[in-house]
Amino acid sequence: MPGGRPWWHVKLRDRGYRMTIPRKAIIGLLNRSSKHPSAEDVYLAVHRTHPAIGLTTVYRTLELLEQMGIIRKLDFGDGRSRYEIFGGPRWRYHQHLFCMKCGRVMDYMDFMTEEEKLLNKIGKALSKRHKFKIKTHQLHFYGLCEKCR
Amino acid sequence: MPGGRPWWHVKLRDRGYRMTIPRKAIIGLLNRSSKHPSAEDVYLAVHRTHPAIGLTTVYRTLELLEQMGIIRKLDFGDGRSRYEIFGGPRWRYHQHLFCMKCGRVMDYMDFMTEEEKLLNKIGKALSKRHKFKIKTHQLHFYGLCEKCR
DNA sequence: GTCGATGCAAAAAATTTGCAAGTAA
DNA sequence: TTACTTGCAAATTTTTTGCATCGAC
Repeated sequence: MPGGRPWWHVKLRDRGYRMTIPRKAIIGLLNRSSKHPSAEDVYLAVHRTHPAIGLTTVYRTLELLEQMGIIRKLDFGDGRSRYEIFGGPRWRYHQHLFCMKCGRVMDYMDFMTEEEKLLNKIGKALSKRHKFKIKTHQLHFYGLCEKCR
Repeated sequence: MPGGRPWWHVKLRDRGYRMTIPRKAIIGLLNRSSKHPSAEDVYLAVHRTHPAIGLTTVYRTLELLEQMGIIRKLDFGDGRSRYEIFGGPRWRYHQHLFCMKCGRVMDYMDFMTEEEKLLNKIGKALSKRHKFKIKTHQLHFYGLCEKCR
Protein backbone atom coordinates (compact mmCIF):
# COMPACT_ATOMS: atom_id res chain seq x y z
CA MET A 1 0.00 0.00 0.00
CA PRO A 2 1.88 3.05 -1.17
CA GLY A 3 1.41 6.10 1.01
CA GLY A 4 0.66 4.08 4.14
CA ARG A 5 2.84 4.35 7.19
CA PRO A 6 5.82 2.04 7.21
CA TRP A 7 5.53 -1.02 9.44
CA TRP A 8 8.06 0.22 11.95
CA HIS A 9 6.15 3.46 12.37
CA VAL A 10 3.05 1.51 13.31
CA LYS A 11 5.06 -0.75 15.61
CA LEU A 12 6.52 2.16 17.55
CA ARG A 13 3.31 4.13 17.74
CA ASP A 14 1.38 1.12 18.95
CA ARG A 15 3.70 0.87 21.91
CA GLY A 16 3.38 4.54 22.69
CA TYR A 17 6.66 5.79 21.27
CA ARG A 18 6.78 9.07 19.39
CA MET A 19 7.87 9.22 15.79
CA THR A 20 10.55 11.86 15.86
CA ILE A 21 12.87 13.19 13.20
CA PRO A 22 15.95 11.39 14.56
CA ARG A 23 14.07 8.10 14.73
CA LYS A 24 12.77 8.47 11.21
CA ALA A 25 16.24 9.31 9.93
CA ILE A 26 17.93 6.42 11.70
CA ILE A 27 15.39 3.75 10.75
CA GLY A 28 15.25 5.13 7.23
CA LEU A 29 18.99 4.81 6.87
CA LEU A 30 19.05 1.25 8.15
CA ASN A 31 16.14 0.34 5.92
CA ARG A 32 17.95 1.68 2.89
CA SER A 33 21.35 0.23 3.76
CA SER A 34 22.65 -3.28 3.35
CA LYS A 35 25.98 -2.44 4.90
CA HIS A 36 25.45 -3.41 8.53
CA PRO A 37 26.69 -0.07 9.87
CA SER A 38 28.09 0.44 13.36
CA ALA A 39 26.63 3.07 15.69
CA GLU A 40 29.25 5.52 14.54
CA ASP A 41 28.58 4.74 10.87
CA VAL A 42 24.90 5.46 11.48
CA TYR A 43 25.78 8.67 13.26
CA LEU A 44 28.03 9.88 10.46
CA ALA A 45 25.45 9.02 7.82
CA VAL A 46 22.45 10.68 9.44
CA HIS A 47 24.66 13.55 10.50
CA ARG A 48 25.16 14.51 6.88
CA THR A 49 21.48 15.24 6.33
CA HIS A 50 20.56 16.03 9.95
CA PRO A 51 23.56 17.67 11.62
CA ALA A 52 21.61 18.24 14.81
CA ILE A 53 21.30 14.55 15.60
CA GLY A 54 23.82 13.47 18.21
CA LEU A 55 25.66 10.22 18.77
CA THR A 56 23.86 9.68 22.06
CA THR A 57 20.53 9.71 20.29
CA VAL A 58 21.84 7.21 17.79
CA TYR A 59 22.80 4.82 20.57
CA ARG A 60 19.51 5.30 22.37
CA THR A 61 17.51 4.85 19.20
CA LEU A 62 19.40 1.73 18.18
CA GLU A 63 18.72 0.20 21.56
CA LEU A 64 15.05 1.02 21.35
CA LEU A 65 14.73 -0.37 17.86
CA GLU A 66 16.49 -3.54 18.89
CA GLN A 67 14.12 -4.06 21.79
CA MET A 68 11.17 -3.42 19.49
CA GLY A 69 12.42 -6.15 17.18
CA ILE A 70 12.83 -3.66 14.33
CA ILE A 71 16.58 -4.06 14.04
CA ARG A 72 19.10 -6.69 15.01
CA LYS A 73 22.48 -6.16 16.66
CA LEU A 74 25.39 -8.15 15.29
CA ASP A 75 28.65 -8.71 17.08
CA PHE A 76 31.70 -10.13 15.39
CA GLY A 77 34.22 -9.61 18.15
CA ASP A 78 36.06 -6.63 16.74
CA GLY A 79 34.89 -4.29 19.46
CA ARG A 80 31.99 -2.58 17.76
CA SER A 81 28.41 -3.65 17.25
CA ARG A 82 26.73 -3.52 13.86
CA TYR A 83 23.06 -3.20 13.05
CA GLU A 84 20.63 -4.30 10.37
CA ILE A 85 16.90 -4.05 9.75
CA PHE A 86 15.31 -7.16 11.15
CA GLY A 87 11.54 -7.42 11.01
CA GLY A 88 9.06 -6.32 8.40
CA PRO A 89 7.29 -7.96 5.50
CA ARG A 90 10.28 -8.07 3.20
CA TRP A 91 12.64 -9.62 5.71
CA ARG A 92 14.11 -13.06 4.95
CA TYR A 93 16.08 -15.45 7.12
CA HIS A 94 19.78 -15.12 6.43
CA GLN A 95 23.15 -15.20 8.12
CA HIS A 96 26.50 -13.42 7.77
CA LEU A 97 30.02 -13.58 6.46
CA PHE A 98 32.49 -11.36 8.29
CA CYS A 99 35.82 -10.26 6.83
CA MET A 100 38.41 -10.46 9.60
CA LYS A 101 40.64 -7.93 7.87
CA CYS A 102 38.40 -5.07 6.68
CA GLY A 103 35.35 -5.78 8.82
CA ARG A 104 32.94 -5.97 5.89
CA VAL A 105 29.78 -7.94 6.54
CA MET A 106 27.88 -9.76 3.82
CA ASP A 107 24.53 -11.43 3.97
CA TYR A 108 24.20 -14.88 2.52
CA MET A 109 21.09 -16.88 1.85
CA ASP A 110 22.37 -20.14 0.42
CA PHE A 111 21.14 -23.34 2.04
CA MET A 112 18.81 -21.38 4.25
CA THR A 113 16.02 -23.93 4.17
CA GLU A 114 18.33 -26.74 5.19
CA GLU A 115 20.09 -24.62 7.74
CA GLU A 116 16.98 -23.20 9.31
CA LYS A 117 15.51 -26.67 9.60
CA LEU A 118 18.56 -28.16 11.29
CA LEU A 119 19.14 -25.20 13.58
CA ASN A 120 15.54 -25.12 14.68
CA LYS A 121 15.73 -28.82 15.42
CA ILE A 122 18.92 -28.32 17.43
CA GLY A 123 17.36 -25.37 19.20
CA LYS A 124 14.37 -27.39 20.32
CA ALA A 125 16.52 -30.25 21.55
CA LEU A 126 18.79 -27.88 23.44
CA SER A 127 15.84 -26.20 25.12
CA LYS A 128 14.80 -29.55 26.55
CA ARG A 129 18.13 -31.08 27.40
CA HIS A 130 19.79 -28.04 28.85
CA LYS A 131 16.67 -26.44 30.34
CA PHE A 132 17.39 -23.37 28.34
CA LYS A 133 14.67 -21.12 26.89
CA ILE A 134 16.07 -20.32 23.45
CA LYS A 135 15.13 -17.00 21.91
CA THR A 136 17.30 -16.84 18.82
CA HIS A 137 20.53 -17.95 17.24
CA GLN A 138 23.25 -16.47 15.11
CA LEU A 139 25.61 -18.22 12.76
CA HIS A 140 28.70 -16.30 11.72
CA PHE A 141 31.28 -17.34 9.18
CA TYR A 142 34.66 -15.63 9.58
CA GLY A 143 37.21 -15.24 6.85
CA LEU A 144 38.68 -12.94 4.25
CA CYS A 145 36.68 -11.21 1.55
CA GLU A 146 37.65 -11.03 -2.09
CA LYS A 147 39.58 -7.78 -1.72
CA CYS A 148 41.41 -8.78 1.42
CA ARG A 149 42.65 -12.25 0.80
CA MET B 1 52.57 -38.94 28.81
CA PRO B 2 52.62 -37.69 32.39
CA GLY B 3 55.49 -35.38 33.19
CA GLY B 4 55.84 -34.18 29.58
CA ARG B 5 55.39 -30.58 28.69
CA PRO B 6 51.82 -29.62 27.91
CA TRP B 7 50.96 -29.13 24.24
CA TRP B 8 50.61 -25.37 24.54
CA HIS B 9 54.05 -25.09 26.08
CA VAL B 10 55.54 -26.82 23.07
CA LYS B 11 53.47 -24.70 20.71
CA LEU B 12 54.69 -21.43 22.22
CA ARG B 13 58.30 -22.52 22.53
CA ASP B 14 58.38 -23.70 18.96
CA ARG B 15 57.45 -20.24 17.81
CA GLY B 16 60.07 -18.63 19.97
CA TYR B 17 57.89 -17.40 22.82
CA ARG B 18 59.08 -17.68 26.38
CA MET B 19 57.21 -19.66 28.96
CA THR B 20 56.76 -17.18 31.77
CA ILE B 21 54.92 -17.39 35.07
CA PRO B 22 52.02 -15.18 33.93
CA ARG B 23 51.56 -17.22 30.76
CA LYS B 24 51.63 -20.48 32.66
CA ALA B 25 49.11 -19.17 35.16
CA ILE B 26 46.73 -17.83 32.52
CA ILE B 27 46.78 -20.88 30.26
CA GLY B 28 46.57 -23.13 33.30
CA LEU B 29 43.47 -21.36 34.48
CA LEU B 30 41.76 -21.54 31.11
CA ASN B 31 42.70 -25.19 30.78
CA ARG B 32 41.15 -25.97 34.12
CA SER B 33 38.04 -23.83 33.66
CA SER B 34 34.90 -24.57 31.70
CA LYS B 35 33.40 -21.20 32.52
CA HIS B 36 34.40 -19.09 29.51
CA PRO B 37 35.86 -16.29 31.61
CA SER B 38 36.23 -12.70 30.43
CA ALA B 39 39.59 -10.93 30.54
CA GLU B 40 38.69 -9.47 33.90
CA ASP B 41 37.55 -12.86 35.21
CA VAL B 42 40.92 -14.28 34.20
CA TYR B 43 42.69 -11.38 35.84
CA LEU B 44 40.81 -11.77 39.12
CA ALA B 45 41.38 -15.52 39.17
CA VAL B 46 45.12 -15.50 38.50
CA HIS B 47 45.46 -12.48 40.73
CA ARG B 48 44.49 -14.59 43.72
CA THR B 49 47.49 -16.86 43.38
CA HIS B 50 49.79 -14.43 41.56
CA PRO B 51 49.03 -10.91 42.80
CA ALA B 52 51.85 -9.45 40.72
CA ILE B 53 50.18 -10.28 37.41
CA GLY B 54 48.50 -7.22 35.92
CA LEU B 55 45.45 -6.82 33.75
CA THR B 56 47.54 -5.58 30.84
CA THR B 57 49.47 -8.81 30.82
CA VAL B 58 46.24 -10.76 30.84
CA TYR B 59 45.02 -8.90 27.75
CA ARG B 60 48.34 -9.31 25.98
CA THR B 61 48.57 -12.98 26.84
CA LEU B 62 45.02 -13.69 25.72
CA GLU B 63 45.70 -12.06 22.39
CA LEU B 64 48.89 -14.05 21.93
CA LEU B 65 47.20 -17.32 22.84
CA GLU B 66 44.37 -16.58 20.44
CA GLN B 67 46.77 -15.96 17.59
CA MET B 68 48.62 -19.16 18.44
CA GLY B 69 45.35 -21.05 18.17
CA ILE B 70 45.57 -22.12 21.81
CA ILE B 71 42.44 -20.32 22.92
CA ARG B 72 39.32 -19.00 21.22
CA LYS B 73 37.65 -15.65 21.77
CA LEU B 74 33.87 -15.64 22.03
CA ASP B 75 31.68 -12.58 21.63
CA PHE B 76 28.04 -12.59 22.58
CA GLY B 77 27.37 -8.90 22.16
CA ASP B 78 27.23 -7.91 25.82
CA GLY B 79 30.33 -5.75 25.65
CA ARG B 80 32.95 -8.16 26.91
CA SER B 81 34.84 -10.96 25.24
CA ARG B 82 35.09 -14.41 26.74
CA TYR B 83 37.76 -17.04 26.25
CA GLU B 84 38.08 -20.80 26.19
CA ILE B 85 40.81 -23.33 25.53
CA PHE B 86 40.65 -24.23 21.88
CA GLY B 87 43.28 -26.61 20.53
CA GLY B 88 44.92 -29.61 22.08
CA PRO B 89 44.35 -33.36 21.94
CA ARG B 90 41.30 -33.38 24.18
CA TRP B 91 39.45 -30.64 22.33
CA ARG B 92 36.12 -31.50 20.69
CA TYR B 93 33.94 -29.52 18.29
CA HIS B 94 31.14 -27.78 20.15
CA GLN B 95 29.13 -24.58 20.21
CA HIS B 96 27.56 -22.36 22.83
CA LEU B 97 24.41 -21.35 24.62
CA PHE B 98 24.42 -17.83 26.02
CA CYS B 99 22.10 -16.64 28.79
CA MET B 100 20.94 -13.14 27.88
CA LYS B 101 20.19 -12.34 31.51
CA CYS B 102 23.13 -13.57 33.59
CA GLY B 103 25.70 -13.97 30.82
CA ARG B 104 26.43 -17.59 31.58
CA VAL B 105 27.87 -19.58 28.71
CA MET B 106 27.35 -23.32 28.30
CA ASP B 107 28.94 -25.67 25.85
CA TYR B 108 26.73 -28.08 24.01
CA MET B 109 27.68 -31.04 21.90
CA ASP B 110 24.37 -32.44 20.74
CA PHE B 111 23.94 -33.00 17.00
CA MET B 112 27.55 -32.05 16.42
CA THR B 113 28.14 -34.54 13.64
CA GLU B 114 25.12 -33.39 11.71
CA GLU B 115 25.85 -29.75 12.40
CA GLU B 116 29.51 -29.92 11.54
CA LYS B 117 28.69 -31.67 8.31
CA LEU B 118 26.11 -29.13 7.19
CA LEU B 119 28.12 -26.13 8.26
CA ASN B 120 31.23 -27.37 6.51
CA LYS B 121 29.20 -27.91 3.39
CA ILE B 122 27.74 -24.42 3.61
CA GLY B 123 31.18 -23.01 4.30
CA LYS B 124 32.61 -24.56 1.18
CA ALA B 125 29.76 -23.33 -0.99
CA LEU B 126 30.06 -19.84 0.44
CA SER B 127 33.77 -19.76 -0.24
CA LYS B 128 33.09 -20.37 -3.90
CA ARG B 129 30.00 -18.30 -4.47
CA HIS B 130 30.99 -15.27 -2.49
CA LYS B 131 34.71 -15.43 -3.16
CA PHE B 132 35.32 -15.52 0.52
CA LYS B 133 38.16 -17.45 2.15
CA ILE B 134 36.44 -18.93 5.18
CA LYS B 135 38.57 -19.56 8.26
CA THR B 136 36.04 -20.55 10.88
CA HIS B 137 32.47 -20.23 12.03
CA GLN B 138 30.58 -19.74 15.25
CA LEU B 139 27.04 -20.71 16.07
CA HIS B 140 25.52 -19.07 19.12
CA PHE B 141 22.16 -19.81 20.65
CA TYR B 142 20.77 -17.00 22.79
CA GLY B 143 18.18 -17.44 25.50
CA LEU B 144 17.58 -17.79 29.21
CA CYS B 145 19.20 -20.40 31.40
CA GLU B 146 17.39 -22.51 33.96
CA LYS B 147 17.94 -20.06 36.82
CA CYS B 148 17.03 -16.96 34.85
CA ARG B 149 13.88 -17.82 33.01
C1' DG C 1 0.56 21.89 28.07
C1' DT C 2 2.53 17.51 29.23
C1' DC C 3 5.74 14.14 29.24
C1' DG C 4 8.60 11.69 26.40
C1' DA C 5 12.87 12.60 23.50
C1' DT C 6 17.09 15.00 22.60
C1' DG C 7 21.86 17.06 22.85
C1' DC C 8 25.73 18.14 25.32
C1' DA C 9 29.15 17.17 28.54
C1' DA C 10 30.86 14.02 31.59
C1' DA C 11 31.34 9.29 33.11
C1' DA C 12 31.92 4.51 32.65
C1' DA C 13 33.63 0.27 30.82
C1' DA C 14 36.68 -2.39 27.98
C1' DT C 15 40.86 -2.57 25.81
C1' DT C 16 45.41 -0.75 24.05
C1' DT C 17 49.87 1.65 24.18
C1' DG C 18 54.41 3.90 25.89
C1' DC C 19 58.09 3.07 28.45
C1' DA C 20 61.28 1.89 32.06
C1' DA C 21 62.36 -2.12 34.70
C1' DG C 22 62.35 -7.21 35.17
C1' DT C 23 63.57 -11.92 33.71
C1' DA C 24 63.84 -16.36 30.77
C1' DA C 25 67.04 -18.68 28.07
C1' DT D 1 73.98 -10.99 28.34
C1' DT D 2 70.25 -10.03 25.34
C1' DA D 3 66.01 -9.51 23.87
C1' DC D 4 61.50 -10.79 25.08
C1' DT D 5 58.02 -9.71 28.89
C1' DT D 6 55.94 -7.27 32.28
C1' DG D 7 53.54 -3.67 35.22
C1' DC D 8 52.10 0.78 35.75
C1' DA D 9 50.03 4.84 34.21
C1' DA D 10 47.99 7.08 30.66
C1' DA D 11 45.48 7.00 26.42
C1' DT D 12 41.92 5.18 23.23
C1' DT D 13 37.67 3.45 21.91
C1' DT D 14 32.97 2.33 22.53
C1' DT D 15 28.93 2.96 24.99
C1' DT D 16 26.14 4.96 28.88
C1' DT D 17 24.29 8.48 32.06
C1' DG D 18 22.79 13.13 34.19
C1' DC D 19 20.36 16.94 33.31
C1' DA D 20 18.39 20.99 31.32
C1' DT D 21 15.94 21.94 27.12
C1' DC D 22 13.10 20.76 23.23
C1' DG D 23 9.20 19.10 20.67
C1' DA D 24 5.44 15.43 19.35
C1' DC D 25 0.87 14.76 20.12
